[in-house]
Amino acid sequence: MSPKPNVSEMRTKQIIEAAIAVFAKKGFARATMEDVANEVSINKATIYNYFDGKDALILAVAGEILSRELGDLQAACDMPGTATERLNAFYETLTVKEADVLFLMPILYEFYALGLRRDDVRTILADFLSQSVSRLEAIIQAGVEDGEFGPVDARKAAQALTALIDGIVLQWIYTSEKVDINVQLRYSIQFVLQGLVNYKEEAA
Amino acid sequence: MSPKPNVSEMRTKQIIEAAIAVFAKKGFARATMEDVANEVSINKATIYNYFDGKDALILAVAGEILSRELGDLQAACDMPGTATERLNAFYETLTVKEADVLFLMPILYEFYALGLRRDDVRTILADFLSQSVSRLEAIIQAGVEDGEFGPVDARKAAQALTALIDGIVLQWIYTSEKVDINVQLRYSIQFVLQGLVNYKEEAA
Amino acid sequence: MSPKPNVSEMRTKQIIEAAIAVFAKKGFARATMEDVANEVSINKATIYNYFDGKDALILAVAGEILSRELGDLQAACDMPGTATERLNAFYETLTVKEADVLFLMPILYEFYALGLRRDDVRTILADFLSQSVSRLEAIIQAGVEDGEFGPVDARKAAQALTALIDGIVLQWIYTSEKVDINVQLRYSIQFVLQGLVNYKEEAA
Amino acid sequence: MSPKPNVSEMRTKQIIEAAIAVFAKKGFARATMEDVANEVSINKATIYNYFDGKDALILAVAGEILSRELGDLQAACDMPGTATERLNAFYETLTVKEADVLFLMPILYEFYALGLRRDDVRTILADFLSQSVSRLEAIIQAGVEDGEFGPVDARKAAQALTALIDGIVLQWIYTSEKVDINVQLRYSIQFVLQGLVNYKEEAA
DNA sequence: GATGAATGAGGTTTCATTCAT
DNA sequence: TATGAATGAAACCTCATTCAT
Repeated sequence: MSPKPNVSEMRTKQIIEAAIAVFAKKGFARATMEDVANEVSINKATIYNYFDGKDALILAVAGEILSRELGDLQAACDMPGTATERLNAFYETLTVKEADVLFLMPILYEFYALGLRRDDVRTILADFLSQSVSRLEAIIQAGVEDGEFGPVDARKAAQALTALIDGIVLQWIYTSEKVDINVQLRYSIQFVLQGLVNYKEEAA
Repeated sequence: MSPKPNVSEMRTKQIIEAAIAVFAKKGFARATMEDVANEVSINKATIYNYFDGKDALILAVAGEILSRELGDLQAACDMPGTATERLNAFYETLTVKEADVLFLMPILYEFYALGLRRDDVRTILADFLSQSVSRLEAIIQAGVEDGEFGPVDARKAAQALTALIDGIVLQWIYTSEKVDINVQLRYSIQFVLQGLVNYKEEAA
Repeated sequence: MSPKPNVSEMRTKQIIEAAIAVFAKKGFARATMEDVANEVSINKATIYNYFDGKDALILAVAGEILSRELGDLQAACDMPGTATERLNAFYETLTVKEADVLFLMPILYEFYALGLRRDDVRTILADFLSQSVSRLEAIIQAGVEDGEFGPVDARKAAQALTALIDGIVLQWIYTSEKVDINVQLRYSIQFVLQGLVNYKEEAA
Repeated sequence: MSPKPNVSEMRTKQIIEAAIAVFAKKGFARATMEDVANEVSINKATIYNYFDGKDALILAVAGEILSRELGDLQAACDMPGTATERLNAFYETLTVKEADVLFLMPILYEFYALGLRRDDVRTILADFLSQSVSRLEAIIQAGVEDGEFGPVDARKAAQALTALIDGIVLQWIYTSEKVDINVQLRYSIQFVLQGLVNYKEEAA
């Protein structure tokens, strides 16, 4: 792929890490290759030994960030406990890692914008979103099978839950009323969980 | 505001319209002032008679787009009918104007990213989000007062609903499974509406 | 074509002139756009208002130089007098404009090399060479018809004469024995002219 | 010379060979040391064990190519037979090795251009041209002494012949009328040979 | 002798912005 | 108000070259 073979993996990771920091702070367009290089204390040109160019670096950053996010979700999946407990565990990681999440949001939204113009970015994002839903779906499905939830369509419910969380994060970031993210998130999700539990075939 | 006084308003609007088209297609960074000028068939330099520069133009575009979106929501608010009917009416405008929404999403996400770095953009976005919630809150509050919904916290419910819609739009854009946005949207919102109706003080 | 419309022709010519000087001195590769700009005392970026890039500039220079050379040849064609006189007139311009010719040779040879790799350059060169031959052919043909020369194949003879001149210029430039170009040129061409005059169907 | 002593000669030759291929294809400026290295499947840095740098490599390539060309000419000189036969033999090698000649022309013309700017290249080229003429001169002189040719100035005639061949090759490469090089070459040279034979003190 | 890695020094090109007309 | 022309400031990227191993 983008990182060339035969080249130190450590350096590759350093560069990606630096790029994340720089991109988050300045945005893709204003961040320069030199900014990134300075962050690692290497020469600008060295980056080109590891990535084909700025676009490739951006793509690598996208891959890294999204796989991290997925990792958090996967961790929640892998926990023991009831479906409800596992869902709660997941959104709690969000609030616990509040600083990290906030830090990455500018990049994430740029990816969302960029993905609508670059196919390579779009692919990686579509895959990420799809997998996010699948993770939640697995948990919900387990809850349905255990009788913990009503007989909901697990995939649709997972999509709704994913959407809800994404939307809440956006509000959280932009809301001036310094709402406690924890409270709002808990409230909203309970709302849906309650729907899951009480579900009685009413929805389309 | 940004547009200077005493200057043809029509020209100002033309430029904003052109900028929307160009920004949507190329993104803020890659779109050039010349691109915008060409779209209006005027000279690049002329734009500077109407806007202080690219940043000001971007801000003006943000204002325009967001006020349009709010307009749609306001229209739903102003409709006659029950709360449920009005909520349904709103999300149906989304699906009806599908093409427009899709077209503007790249810009919108860039705004979300940009707002985290530019205070003027942030202000306008925060205001937009806050007002979006308020519009929905008004409807929900009416529903609560009419006994159509349970005794929910109307603001929190509105926030949840707003978040849900934003999140679904994201999925819609990126999901490869060519889910019918209509179906998914309807399903998810029913989910919440059902929660509103059956609400019984359980949530935090 | 390359020079954009609506833009001062004088400036375009200035730039080409400057480019000729710079390219001749440094070669295409080592000459920078900034060198050219400095020669005209304008900003580097301004060149891009007149030419699409370095390649386009090189092509424009090729066109300019070759059309000048053709002009010299055409002038000889248009002279009054016998075929022999006109041929003599032509090669005398070479020696008269010795300094100019020497000055342009580095560029010309780079064109010959470049034309083997770039189709646009090749086209312009092939056309130039073909027209050079045609000009001489016209003179020779006139000489044949006037009985001044024997019944030679005018085109082939013109090709031979063109080749001879090109080759002599090369020797002239590189020969260390500071041969008088005038003498050598005269000798060689007389050699061919004599062949033209005495021609008796012997060649293949 | 350029290649450092005490170093595998085979490697040196490999590199020169690779450089010829790469330079011919891309030109001196666009060809990179890495291109050359890749062609030999060695590391870029290794080349610096054999040559002082790119300029030295170019010079070595010049030496190699020119000495090959001279070799062809020398072979014709060394043949048995009359002067005319030997001259014919020489130009026939040109047509026989058509592919090779065509392949090397881009390099050769770049040398001609480069030699006007670099003294080391100029020296090697001047020497080559001078020796080329000398080889032909020897043949012609023999022809004169044998009474095969008229009492021409052998050196001047050799210069004319050399020039003619160089010029024809140029036409050959660039001419769009897909002239058979063989025919044109034969015609032109016969033209001169005929002049040699019939020579009667008429030229300057 | 060979190479993976790094870099310094540009070079081309782009563009927001200015300004005289 | 409109614009043709110009420009300063970068940004991306390339590459010959060096050096420790």
